[in-house]
Amino acid sequence: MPGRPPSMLDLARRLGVSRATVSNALRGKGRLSPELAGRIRALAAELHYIPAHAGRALRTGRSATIGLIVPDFGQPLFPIFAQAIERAAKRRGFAVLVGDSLGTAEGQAAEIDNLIGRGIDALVIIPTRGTTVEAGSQPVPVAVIDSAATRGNTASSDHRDGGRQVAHHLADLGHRDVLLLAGPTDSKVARERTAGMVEVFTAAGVAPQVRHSTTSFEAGAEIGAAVDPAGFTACAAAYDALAIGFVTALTARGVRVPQDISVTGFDDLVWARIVSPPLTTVRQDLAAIADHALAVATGERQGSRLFPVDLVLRASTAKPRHKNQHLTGGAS
Amino acid sequence: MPGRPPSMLDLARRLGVSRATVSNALRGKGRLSPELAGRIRALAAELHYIPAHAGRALRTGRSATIGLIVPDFGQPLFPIFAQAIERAAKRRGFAVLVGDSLGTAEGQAAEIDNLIGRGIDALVIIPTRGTTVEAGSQPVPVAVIDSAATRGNTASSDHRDGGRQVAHHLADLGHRDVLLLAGPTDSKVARERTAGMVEVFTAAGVAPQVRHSTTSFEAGAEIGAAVDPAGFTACAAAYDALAIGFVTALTARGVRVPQDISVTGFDDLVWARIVSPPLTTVRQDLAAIADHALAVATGERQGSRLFPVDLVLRASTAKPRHKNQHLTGGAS
DNA sequence: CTGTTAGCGCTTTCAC
DNA sequence: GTGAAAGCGCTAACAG
Repeated sequence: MPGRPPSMLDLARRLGVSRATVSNALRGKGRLSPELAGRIRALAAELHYIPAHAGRALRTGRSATIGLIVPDFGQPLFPIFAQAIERAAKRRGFAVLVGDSLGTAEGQAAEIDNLIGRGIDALVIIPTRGTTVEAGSQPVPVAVIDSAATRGNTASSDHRDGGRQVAHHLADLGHRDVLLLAGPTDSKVARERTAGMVEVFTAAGVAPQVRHSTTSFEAGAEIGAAVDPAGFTACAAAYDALAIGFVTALTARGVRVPQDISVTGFDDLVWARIVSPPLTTVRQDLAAIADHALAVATGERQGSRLFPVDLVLRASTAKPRHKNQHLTGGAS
Repeated sequence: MPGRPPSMLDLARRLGVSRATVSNALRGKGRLSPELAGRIRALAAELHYIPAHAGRALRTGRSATIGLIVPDFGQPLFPIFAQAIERAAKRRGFAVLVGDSLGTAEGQAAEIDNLIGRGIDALVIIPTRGTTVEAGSQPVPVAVIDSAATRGNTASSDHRDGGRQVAHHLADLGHRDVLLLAGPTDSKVARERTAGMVEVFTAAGVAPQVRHSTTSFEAGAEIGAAVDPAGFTACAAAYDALAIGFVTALTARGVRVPQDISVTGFDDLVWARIVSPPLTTVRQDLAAIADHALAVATGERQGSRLFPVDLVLRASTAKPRHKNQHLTGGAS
C-alpha cells in the first residue's frame, strides 16, 4: 500500500507524459490522441486516482461547494428544505457545507463568516427570524430563501397568496368569526401569510382576532387551552405545528374539530396528514424553490422568483356549526 | 473595492515583512516580537483578512472538514442526528459536508467517493439499511453510527437494551399476548431492537407474534387496519412512526389505546409527545453518540462505544384489560 | 497533438 | 527574532 494516494504526477511519470497531458485526458479538454487518452484513463481507474480537490480549488479559485445556512435543523420544515437543496446542488455538481444558525442572528453571522472562509462558491441562506441578508454584502453570490418581502436574489413561496387561499376557503365555508394564529411578529414569512389572510377576510367583512406566538406546537397548545371556543368558528394558523398544538389542546377540552371549530395550518408537514383530523394546510413547492436558489447561486439565473403554493383540503375544515343550524332552521 | 480578497502576501508587503512572519503572527506559532505580532494582527483585522482555505488545505493535507452521510434526510430522526453531529463537529473546528444516500446502497457508495474526493479528513456515516461500511476500507478515518452489531469504530445506542426495557415494561404490566412490529429485516438496528424484546418476552414465557414491514407511518397504519385486535393486548413497535401509524388505524376502528391495547415505539421523535395518547417510547442520547462519532473520526478516541437508552413512560401503555377485569373479579 | 512553465496561497524547514 | 525558499497538486497559457 502506498502511503499517500496517487497524484497526477505519479500517473504522468508512469506513462512518460506530462502532468498537463494527464489533466487534459482526464477532463476531455485540450486535443490529444484518443489512444493516449484511453491509456491515461485506464491507468487512472486502475490506480483509483482521485483528483485532489484542494489543488484544483487553489488553482481555479472555485471549490464546487455551496454553503447552506438554516435557522434550526431541529424544526421540521428545514431538513426537508435542506434535502431539496442538496439534490439541486448535486445535480449541478456542487457539494453542500451546512451551517446551523442556532436560531440567532449572531449564530447566523458566524456561520456566514465560517463558510465564506472555507471557500464556498456561493451561499444559500434561509434567514433566521428577524434577520435580513443583503445579497451584495458578501464576497460570494447569495441566494435567499424567504418571503417576497426580502430584497435581492430570493426564491420564495407566495406566502401571501397561501394566506389568501386559506382565508377564501374559510370564508366560502361561511366562517365569520375567525381566530388567526399569526406566529412571531418578527418573521417575514409569518407576516406575509397573515397579511394574505387578513386581506381576504377584511374584504369579506370578517375581522379576525389575531394572536401572536412562537411557531411551536406548545405555543399552539397553550392558546388552545386558554381560548374561549365560543368566540369563533374557525382558526387559521400560520404554521402546521401551531395548528396541531391548537387542535390537540382543543380536543382535550372536548371541543370537536371540525364540527365545532375548523382549523388550518401552513407547510404541509408530514404530520399534517397523520394527525386526527388530517389538517387542511398549504403546501410549498420546495423542489422548485431549491432549484431556483441554486440557479441563482451558480449564476445560471438572476433575480427573485415567487412560487405558487397549493391549498390542500383535508378533514379539519367544514362549514360552521352555527351556519348549519341557521340554514336548517331557515329551511324548516 | 479590491477585486480579490487580501492574501497573506498583501499583508506582508504592506508591513514590509515576509509571509512567514505574517503566518507566525496570525497563528501564534514561531517566536516574534509581541509588538510586531500585534501590528500584523491589527492590519489583518482591518483588511478583513481571511486565510484561504484551499491554500492551507493543499499545504497541510487536511481540510478541517468531515463528511456526513445519512440514509434519508426526509425521515424524521436523521436531521436531528445531523444537527447533533454538526454541533459536535463545530466544537472541534470542523465543518460538515453532507451527503444523502437516497436510501440506496449505490447512492451511499457514490456519496462516499464524492466526499472523499473532496478532501474530507474523516467520514461519519449512518449506513443505509442493508449496507455495511468497513472502517478500514476508506483512505480516511470512518466512524459508523449504527448498532452494536456493526464492527469497527462505531457509536451506537444500546438498541437491544432498549428492546429489553420495553419488553420488561410491558411484561411487568401483565401483557402476555404481544404483537411485535419489527420493522425491516435488513436493518441491523431493527433486528437489535427486536432481539432485545424477544429475549425478555421469551424469558417471561411470552411468545410474541412478529410482523415485518418498512419503518413508515403508512406501514404501521396498514397493519393496524388489518390486524385482529382481539389477538393481543400490547403492540411493541421498533419505530415511533410505525407505532403512531398503528395507533391511528386502531383508533379509527374504535379500538382504544391504551385501554384495549397498549402501544410502544422507539426513538422519541418530537411527535411521540404530541400524538394522542402520548407514546411510551425509547430515547437515544443523540448528543453523546454524535460526540463519540466525532471523537473517533478526529482520532481523539478509538474503538466502539455503546450508549444507554432511556425508556420514556407516557400514556400509551397500561395494564391489559383482561388482567384488570380478572383482578377486579378476584377482589370482589 | 503534446510538453514546458508558472503560479494559485499557504506552511514549514532552515539559514541569517 | 525574522526572512528566504521550497513545495503541496492542480490547471492555464504558451511553446514546440
